[in-house]
Amino acid sequence: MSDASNYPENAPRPDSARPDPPRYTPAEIEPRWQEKWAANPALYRAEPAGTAKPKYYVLEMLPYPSGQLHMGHVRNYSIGDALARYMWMQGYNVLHPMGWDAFGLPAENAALKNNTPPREWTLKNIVAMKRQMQRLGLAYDWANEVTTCLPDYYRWNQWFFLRMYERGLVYRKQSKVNWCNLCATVLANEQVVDGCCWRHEDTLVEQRNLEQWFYRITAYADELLEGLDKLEGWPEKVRTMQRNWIGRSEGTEVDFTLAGDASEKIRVFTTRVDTIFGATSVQLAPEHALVAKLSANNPALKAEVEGLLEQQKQAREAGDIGAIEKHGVPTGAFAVNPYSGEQVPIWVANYILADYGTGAIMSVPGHDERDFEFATKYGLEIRRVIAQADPAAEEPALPFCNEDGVLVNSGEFDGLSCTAAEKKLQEIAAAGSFGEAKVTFRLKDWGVSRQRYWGTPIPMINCPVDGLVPVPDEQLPVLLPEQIAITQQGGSPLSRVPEFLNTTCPRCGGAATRETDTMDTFVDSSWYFYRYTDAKNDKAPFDPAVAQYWFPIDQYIGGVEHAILHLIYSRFFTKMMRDLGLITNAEPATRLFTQGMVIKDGAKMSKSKGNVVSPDDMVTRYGADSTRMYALFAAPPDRDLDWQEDGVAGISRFLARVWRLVTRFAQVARTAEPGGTVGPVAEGLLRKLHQTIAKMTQDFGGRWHFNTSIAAIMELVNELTAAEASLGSGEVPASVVRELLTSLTLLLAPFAPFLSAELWAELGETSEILRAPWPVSNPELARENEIEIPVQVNGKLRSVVKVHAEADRATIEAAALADGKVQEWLGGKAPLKTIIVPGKLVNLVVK
RNA sequence: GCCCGGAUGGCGAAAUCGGCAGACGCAGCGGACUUAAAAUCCGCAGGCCGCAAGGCCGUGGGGGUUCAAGUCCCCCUCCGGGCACCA
Repeated sequence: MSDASNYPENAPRPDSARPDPPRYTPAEIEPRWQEKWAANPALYRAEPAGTAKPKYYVLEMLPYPSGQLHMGHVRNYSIGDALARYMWMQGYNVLHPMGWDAFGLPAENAALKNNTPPREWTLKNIVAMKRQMQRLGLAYDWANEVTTCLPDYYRWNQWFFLRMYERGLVYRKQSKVNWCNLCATVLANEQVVDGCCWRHEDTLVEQRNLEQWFYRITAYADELLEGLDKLEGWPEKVRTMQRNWIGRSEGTEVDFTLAGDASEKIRVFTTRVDTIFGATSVQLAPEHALVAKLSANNPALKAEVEGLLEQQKQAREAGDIGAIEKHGVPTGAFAVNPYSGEQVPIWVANYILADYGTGAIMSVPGHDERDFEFATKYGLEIRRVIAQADPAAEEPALPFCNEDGVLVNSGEFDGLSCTAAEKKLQEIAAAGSFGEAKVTFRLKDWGVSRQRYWGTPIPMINCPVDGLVPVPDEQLPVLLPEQIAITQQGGSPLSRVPEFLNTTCPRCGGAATRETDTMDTFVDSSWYFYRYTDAKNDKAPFDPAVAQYWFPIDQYIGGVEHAILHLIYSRFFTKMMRDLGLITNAEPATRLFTQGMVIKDGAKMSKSKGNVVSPDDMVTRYGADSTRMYALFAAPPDRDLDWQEDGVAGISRFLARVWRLVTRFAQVARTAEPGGTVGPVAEGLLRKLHQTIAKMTQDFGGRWHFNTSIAAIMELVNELTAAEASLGSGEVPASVVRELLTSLTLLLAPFAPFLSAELWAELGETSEILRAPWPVSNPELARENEIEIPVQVNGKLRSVVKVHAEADRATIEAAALADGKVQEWLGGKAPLKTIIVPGKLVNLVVK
């Protein structure tokens, strides 16, 4: 493991004539501790439930094992590791696990390219990345490592699938799906970004019709939405994104009937049923069932509808449906308004979506922006049916979309408020069986089928006699065959593996075939953090009692890019698992932290831009401690971080100063006798120390602005270095030197684990610093005696006076007025107004 | 279009409750040590004027509140992110 020759900047110079003074050599220190820690994995192991310590579950999002950590990972894990180490030092029973999101397409692509089986490629990458993590000194409990591509994990994906199937939370249907040609598979709605594949930003997603498996996430739509209000430990941004994604909308469904055929109903969804007397047309999505009927004997109409559909499809694929130019065609048919009996024309329009609401709307141009635009374009009637509640007010121009008006031109409903009218119209519709109040969601069920090889096989069997038959639990796991030829052919690769495909029906024993699609890999990451609590369990996904102890996660840390994908699926799984009786918590994590991106030269690091900084390279040159600490120092963790290598060098210099300081006086500290006279220098240093402890403790508990925590340690070290002469001379008693140096080392421990472990031993400590108690700030020692108070004249800083920290107003005022510079600026005049903020400032106002 | 962030020295940033703007670090400049360099240490360092003492200006722009505004209020610009015919 030791590779000192790779650290050129710190390597001893063989050509030196004089012996060099000892130096800080991470190249020597870090591998030594790595080996020590690797030999003692129990160090990072959580204690079982039942310990007297309070529990703390800190979790970082697990990586995809690409083979290389990137700086985003380093930042994410440095934050989590600092927190975990701090909580250990605060006496908590900490669970800090790590694992691998190991299924997924890159393994198949690599297999094609290098002729390496996906499993082999993936496991090799895991070994490499785990080594990188250990090199960084990340304190993970590897005893509960989770690797999602191994059967002992994915069998539980299958087990959950079967439990959900039993409860009607899994179903299969033919549906229009998002298809990425490069992935050669289906994508979930959440995986389509701007009309393109989330993995291939330049590849447009196509719409295809396929038979797919779905998870009924919509069964939890309301709970997923309501739960967000209680997730106060989650960033508001993430909660807003999820709210938008769920897209709950309260409204009314109403049946119009086809003029001339009252049995043909056209159900529309509207959030403004109060405006229904202003409906001057009904608009259908091009794929609406009635459109096919109306155009069956009308080739011209059919062709025009085809055109509209094509426009819609293109706009959707371009991800720019908002910019589509509205087009429509009249069908020639009419619909009957159930409230007024009025007949309005039925149109087909390209801006009506078949998969939202009922795929049909009533068009109210007077009170809806879009309908207004459309009606204006095609000369349809625009009618006012809502007026200002205040009769004296001037009537606003149409379209008037406020909901605080009253109904007009609406027959017997005239004069009702919008809200009252909505309620009444809903009641009438329900009583007449032609409509009802209805809640619609934007959230769709989660399509989990993937036509890929490297994923969890879906545990279903298709029997010519019995139809779809679930694989019985005792036959789990349905193993993924390992020796298969990866080709570029489309379709599910498993369908070309006869040993896998052909099986017997569990019900009738006859010949049958297996489902050959695999599961979306987001299934794997939806519940992995439960498995961490009991990763070796081969009877159940985990022991509910153990999960009960650890859950919910106290702090989850990861990138904001997972705000709606992983984080909504995880919440869904948690609710589903709760309903299975496995857990009692309704949400996976109490607190969520989303760290900013790591950028370089103002741009996201990417191979194509050639601005990628390799963590290994940084560690080789500056050491893991410097790399980690820079990741925390360069910016607050929630903001984007611009990686500047000079900054890493700066941290490295700082750590070298700490190393020199502590090693220089370690002997004094080690042999210190208690007591000694604390003079002004020692008092000053102790004050700074205890102020620093207070600040850091506050930072860990609250804002997590580790950049300022580290700056505070630097200030402390600056003061200690400036007082070096006093540390050695005995002016500062050895007992105080000891307190200063041990506390400094402890404060550094969450950020620079290698150096602090080294210095801890250097100071004669034999315990593990990870379990040493976090220092406690003594307010008596931290208090300032004398402070400087700025004095302003007319709001401008003119002088500074020194007063006792607790000086009262009168004392401060007297000191300010006695100051020579202040007197000059007052010019002999008495202040008209005197503002004194004790401990803060004085402002004297003169004319 | 709507909803969130953000804009502070040459650069990354700090100012946590309206109270000394620029802590801490990077880069830079000057000095010490050295034959020389590296490393290290000491010092300077927002802009403008000034030999200096000192003064004036300064937190994206414009207005306002206040004894006092980076911080609060109103309007605007730019950058980043999310959502967007969702009826």
